Amino acid sequence: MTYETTIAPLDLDLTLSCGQTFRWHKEGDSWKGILGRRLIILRTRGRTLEVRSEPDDGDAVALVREHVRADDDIPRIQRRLASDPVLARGMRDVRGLRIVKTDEWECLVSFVLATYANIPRITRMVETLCTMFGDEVTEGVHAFPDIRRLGQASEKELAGCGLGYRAKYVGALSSCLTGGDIRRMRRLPFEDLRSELVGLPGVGNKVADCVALFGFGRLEAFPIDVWMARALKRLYGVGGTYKALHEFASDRFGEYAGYAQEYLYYNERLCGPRGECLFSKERADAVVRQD
DNA sequence: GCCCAGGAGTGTG
DNA sequence: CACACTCATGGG
Repeated sequence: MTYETTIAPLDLDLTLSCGQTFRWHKEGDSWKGILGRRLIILRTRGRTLEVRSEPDDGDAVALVREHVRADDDIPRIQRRLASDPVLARGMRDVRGLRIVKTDEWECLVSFVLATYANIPRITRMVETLCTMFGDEVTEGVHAFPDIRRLGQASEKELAGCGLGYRAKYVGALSSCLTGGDIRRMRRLPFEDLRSELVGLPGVGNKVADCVALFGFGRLEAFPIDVWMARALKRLYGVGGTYKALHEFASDRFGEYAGYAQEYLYYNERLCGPRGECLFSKERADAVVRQD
């Protein structure tokens, strides 16, 4: 059964391949990923989004709409961010890039694994965890293991997944958190959520902001990794500590800082560290520096 | 072989 | 609070 829905603007390539989430891959013109306990297959045909699910599930469309934040008012968000002259130049080219809403636990573990690793390796580590510990939802496809299941894994088993020094963090997280903790954290104000996340093993400022943004859906979060730090220096001439850069971004981008971050991150991955394009390659010579 | 990765923890000044 | 060092490892 193929279900249809409309989410606009939406660019699956931009949204699912830029390091927000690590379990989607493209096969031909379709994107395959796992949401909850379903294999989801997506394909864009004109303005309609085709959704298939294995096993077949009438709620698949709802899962997908939540995952790509279908209710976000992109024109409104872009109008707000267009008050920044740097972003304003090319935002039209990334209208279809949406912030993703992922499962909080999967997001937390994924970004703890993401510390000091590149995206291909993160993808591999996450996939290994799922294969080793996650329930099979359809042939050859495994769900992300829940807290309880991962908590049953021994240190040796985790270390055997090629996680390196991150294995002990995953083990510690699995044993110090419960599903109840996650549900409680959903209701916390942003700063409280952030400080509680920072207190978790393997979670510093950057991971906390990623989990707040992609897991808990807090659009005011602004994660700063090495790419973002480079982008902020290159495009705005600002540097310094995480705290200083974070304050700069919060003042400048406000309640939609997360979208600003994703636009800038995408641009940096595409064009940096020496490139200048903002945002399509054709505009490589059109950047206005702000210093 | 070399460089770097969507960093965090710990110790020190 | 700000820096220096360490942590394991694979992908490009």
